[in-house]
Amino acid sequence: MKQPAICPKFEKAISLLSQRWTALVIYQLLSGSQRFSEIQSAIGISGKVLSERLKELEQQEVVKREVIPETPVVIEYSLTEKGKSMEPILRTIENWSQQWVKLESE
Amino acid sequence: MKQPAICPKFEKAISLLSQRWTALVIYQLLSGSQRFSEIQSAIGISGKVLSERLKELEQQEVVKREVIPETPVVIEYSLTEKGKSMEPILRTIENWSQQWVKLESE
DNA sequence: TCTATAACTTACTTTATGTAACTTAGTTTA
DNA sequence: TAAACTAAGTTACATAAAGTAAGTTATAGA
Repeated sequence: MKQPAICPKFEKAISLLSQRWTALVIYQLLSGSQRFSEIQSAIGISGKVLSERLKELEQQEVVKREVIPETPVVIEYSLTEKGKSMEPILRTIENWSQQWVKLESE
Repeated sequence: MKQPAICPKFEKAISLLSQRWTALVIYQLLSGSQRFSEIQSAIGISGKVLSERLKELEQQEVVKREVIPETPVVIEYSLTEKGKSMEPILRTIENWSQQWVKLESE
């Protein structure tokens, strides 16, 4: 009765994407590089968790961080190639949601 | 500086999929209807959380529950049409993971 | 010197998840 | 007939993750 184990690469992808906020952060960055505070207000995430997520995403090489020496200093976050390659995932979810998700208000 | 709000249907889809275990449960059911204990051992989720997730997924009409009066009674879970329509999402993640995810062991 | 700003960080509270033992109902087994 | 077994949960308790709001750091302008 042993079942084939779930592919570890798939599992790793799922565990990344199914952390709260991660998918929304990536989705948000699909529209171009943005600053910490922009991402924060766009998706309504707390500074604490956004900071954690961005570090993890940097470490996974999904997001890159760039310091811009303005005044006060500004930090720009953008997607790497790996990050951009996730666009089809987000678009597939987007399409599905338009077809299948019902809101309370409907 | 107001940004366009994120589409509420998309947000709802994301909040469903980014709950821990939800995507894996759906993925598991893509290979056919299964019993509580099969899902549990296949993906390594605790009975408590699996029970919570299955209730939510039933409520969202993604999963359906069927009582089979064997002995002892068996409960079969399977995907509804809405659930099956999520297959492209999982396959897109699966494909991406094969191309981009690196494991520790590599 | 005082105030302002962006990007965090910290301390503390609330919520979610994990673990393991327990429940229920019908069924064998001793 | 009573003890034991099974599937599918549920409960109580412990740990981890997320939310909130105040605080920190560095630079600069009033």
